[in-house]
Amino acid sequence: MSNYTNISRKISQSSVIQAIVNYGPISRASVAKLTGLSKQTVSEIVANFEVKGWLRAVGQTEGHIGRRAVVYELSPTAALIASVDLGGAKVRAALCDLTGRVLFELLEPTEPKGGQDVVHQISRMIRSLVSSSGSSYEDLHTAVIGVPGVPDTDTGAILLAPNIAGIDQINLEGSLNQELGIEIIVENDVNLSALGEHWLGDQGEQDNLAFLSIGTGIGAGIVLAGNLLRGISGAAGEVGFLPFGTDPFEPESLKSGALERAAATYAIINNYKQKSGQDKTVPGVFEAASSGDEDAIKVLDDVAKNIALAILAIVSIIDPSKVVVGGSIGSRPELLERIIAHASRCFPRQIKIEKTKLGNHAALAGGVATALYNLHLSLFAEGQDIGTITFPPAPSLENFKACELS
Amino acid sequence: MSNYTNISRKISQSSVIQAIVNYGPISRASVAKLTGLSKQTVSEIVANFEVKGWLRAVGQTEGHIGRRAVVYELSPTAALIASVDLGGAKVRAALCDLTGRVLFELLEPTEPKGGQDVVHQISRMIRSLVSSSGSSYEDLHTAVIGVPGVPDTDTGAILLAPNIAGIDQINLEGSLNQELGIEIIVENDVNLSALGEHWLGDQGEQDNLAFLSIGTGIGAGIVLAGNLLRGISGAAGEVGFLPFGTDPFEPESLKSGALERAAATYAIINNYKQKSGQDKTVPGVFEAASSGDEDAIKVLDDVAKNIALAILAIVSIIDPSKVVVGGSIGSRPELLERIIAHASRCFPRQIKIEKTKLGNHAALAGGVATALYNLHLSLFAEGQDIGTITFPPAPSLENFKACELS
DNA sequence: AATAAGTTCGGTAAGTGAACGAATTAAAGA
DNA sequence: TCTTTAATTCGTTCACTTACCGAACTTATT
Repeated sequence: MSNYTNISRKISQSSVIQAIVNYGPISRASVAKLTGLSKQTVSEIVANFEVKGWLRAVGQTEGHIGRRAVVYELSPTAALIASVDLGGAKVRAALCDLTGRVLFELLEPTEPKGGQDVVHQISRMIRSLVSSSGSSYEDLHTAVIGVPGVPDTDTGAILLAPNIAGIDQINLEGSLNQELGIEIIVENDVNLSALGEHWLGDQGEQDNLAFLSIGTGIGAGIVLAGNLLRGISGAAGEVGFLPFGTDPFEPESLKSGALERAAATYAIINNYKQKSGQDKTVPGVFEAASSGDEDAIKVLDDVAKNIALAILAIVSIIDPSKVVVGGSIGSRPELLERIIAHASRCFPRQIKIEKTKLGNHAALAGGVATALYNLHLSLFAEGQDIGTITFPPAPSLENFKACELS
Repeated sequence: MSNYTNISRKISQSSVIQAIVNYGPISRASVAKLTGLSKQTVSEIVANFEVKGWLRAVGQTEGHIGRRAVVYELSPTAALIASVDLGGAKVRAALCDLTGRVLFELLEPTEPKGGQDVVHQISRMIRSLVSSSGSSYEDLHTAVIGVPGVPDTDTGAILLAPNIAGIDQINLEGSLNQELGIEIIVENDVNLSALGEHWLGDQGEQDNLAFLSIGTGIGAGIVLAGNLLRGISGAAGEVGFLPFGTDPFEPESLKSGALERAAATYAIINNYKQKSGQDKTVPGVFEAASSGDEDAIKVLDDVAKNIALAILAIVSIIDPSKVVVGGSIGSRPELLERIIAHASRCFPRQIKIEKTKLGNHAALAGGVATALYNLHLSLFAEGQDIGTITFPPAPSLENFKACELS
C-alpha cells in the first residue's frame, strides 16, 4: 500500500533477479557483490522467491578455496509465455519458458474467414501448445500477438490490415483475453521484429536499431533506448509514405504511399510487366534477374535504389546503430547487396546495413522479448517502473529457427 | 552510501519538490495528498529544504473551512543559472532564477578571433550578468552553452562549426569550467531550440516534437518522450543530408548534403543567380518575391517544396506531435505558408507545422530548461535517475522575448 | 591455517497510521 | 444580531513496521 514499504524492496528484488537472470546459476554472495546489497538482504529475497517457486537452487560451486556456495537460477518452468505471429497467410505460435527458450512451436494457415474465427484459431493453438508441453495451463502468464497492421489501443481493433478479413471489426485483445484468461499484448509485427532483432542481435552493445521490412508493404520498426518508438499516433516507422520512387504529389501516393508504390510486391510485378510485357511473380523476377534478364535487373536495381534512399532518410533522422533489412523481399541477399552499394554512394558516414538474422521468426522472437519484459516487470518489480529493467538476456539464435517450415 | 539509505528519501524529496514546483504555492497537506506521502514525511522534507534555503513559506490559505494552511514555494533566488547561445555572429547570454525567469540578458557580437577568446568572452559576459543582478557569484550553479556545431563529448571540442574560428581546437566545456568554476553543459543549438520550443510550447500535453531549423544550414532537433534524440553517433537530426532537391549521388552532396545544397542560404542565393543572373542576398530574394519577381517566387517555392519533403520524411519516420520550423529562413511566414501547402498535398494525415514561437530565443530557452532539469536532478534527487523527473513548468513566453535586439 | 559462504544480532533510517491539538468557517440557537 | 456549537482541515507527536546494513560468528572447504 504505502509508497515506502514497497519501492525499496522492489528495487532490491528487481536487481537480485536481474543479477540471477543475467549471470546464470550464481551464489547469493556473488549476487550481493554484483548488486551492492548486503548478504543478508540477498539471502532474504532469494528465500522469498524460492518459496514462491520463481528461483531454485541448482547445485554448488566446487574447486574454490572456502566453503562451497549454493547457486541459484530462475526456475524456467515457473511460468510460460506464448508468442504468436499472425500473418495474412500463416499463423505461427511458440510456447516459451521464463528464459525465452522455445518449448514448442506451431504453424498453420490463417483461418480464411478472419474475424472472430482467427481469435478461436489463436486460442486453440495456444491451448494445444500448452497441453503438448505437459504443463498446467495455470502456468501460462502472457501472450503477445504480432499483427500485420496498427492496433487501435482504444477499441482493440487492428487497422490497416487488409490481408485478414474483419480484423478491424473485432476487439482482438479483449476477445483473446476473454477466451484465454491471461494477459494479452497486441503489437505490430514489424515493431516486434525490430525488438526481436535487437534482443537477439546486439542487446547490451547498443540499445538502438531500425528494422526495415519489405514485402507486400514496407514498414519500419525503430528501437530507441531499448524501447519501441511508436510516435504520437502510433504511426512511427510508416516509411511506405516516404517520397521516393514515385511522385509523392500524385493522389495515388496519398493512398498507398509513394515508396510502397515503388518498392513493394505490387511494384515489382507491375514494373516488370511494363518493361517486358510479361507477367511474373516476385520470386520469378528475382530468378530472371539472376539468369541475366536485363529488365528484371533494372527493376530490382530501382527497388534497391529507392530502399537505399529510405535507409538514408532513416539514418539522417534517427542515427541508429544499424539498419536490419527483412521481409519476404528485403531478405533476398542479392537485393541487399545492391541496397548497400547504393547507400554507400549517398551518405558521408558508413551505414551498417544487415540482413535479418531471424528471418520469418523475428516477430515471434520480439513477442517473446516483450512478454518476458512484461512478466519480469510485473512479477519482480510489481509494476513499478524503476527505470533500470532490461530485457532478460536472449537465448541462442538457433532457438528461434528450430521450426524451419518456410 | 548504501543503496537503501538514500534512494527512498530521494524519491520522496523529488516528488515533494515536483509537487511544489508544479502546483505553485501549496500547503504541506496538499503535497501529501498529491504525492501519497504521509503528512509527517512531507513536513519533515519541507523543513529540511526550508533550512537549506531552497523552499520558503509565502503565506497562508484563507476563506476555506478549517485551519489555515501555510503555503510554500521554491525560493527563486536560491540559485542562478546561465544560458548562452553562441552563434557565428552573436553571443546571447541570459541569467535566470530557479523558476526559469530571465533576470538579465546580454547580446554581443561574437569575438572574431574565435577559440580561447570566445571562452573569455562568454565567461566575461556571465560574470557581468551576475554582478548586474546584485547576486553573489556563489549562487550561480550551471551554465548551458548552445553551439552551432556538434560537441565532441571526448575532447570537448566543437566539430562542424565553420563560423567560429578555432572552436574545434579547444576544449570548450573544460575551459569554461576552469574559468567559471561551475558546471558547464555544451549542447548543439538546434537541439536546445527543440527543447526550448517543447518546454514553452506544449509541455505537459505532448512529450514529442521536431524542430527544423533552416538558415545557413539545415538541421533538426528531435524531442521524444521529453528527451533529446541524439543517435548513436550524435548525428540524429542531420536532415541536411536527406536526398531531396539535388542528386544525392553527386559527390558534392556527400560533402554538404543534398537537401542543404537545395534549401539553405547558399542555395537560395545561387539558384536565384542562375535563374535571373542577379546577385541578391536572402532577404533580397524574399523581398523580390513579395513584389512579384517570378524568378524569386520560383526559387522560394522550390525551397518550400524540398522542406515539405523533409518534413514528410521526419513525420513518416518518427511521427511527432508537430514540426516547429525556425532559423533565419525557416521563420519567414511567406515560406511557411508554401511549406504547409506542399506538405498537405503529399501526406495522408494532417501534419501540424508551426512557426517557432520563440524566434531567436529558442536556443536560450532550451538552455534554461536543460540547466533547470539538471539542477533539479542534482539538488533534489541527488543524481539518482528516478525516471519521473520532469522539466519544471515553463514561465511565460514573453519572458524570453524581453530583449528584442535582432 | 586461510578463505569464502552464509547466518545471527543489534542498530539505523525512513515511513506509516492513529490520535490529538490548533485554527478556522458554517450553522444553529438565544 | 450575537454567541455557541459542530464540522473541517492543518499540522504535530507517538508508537510501530519495514528494510537495510555492519560486524561478529558458524560452517565448510582447499
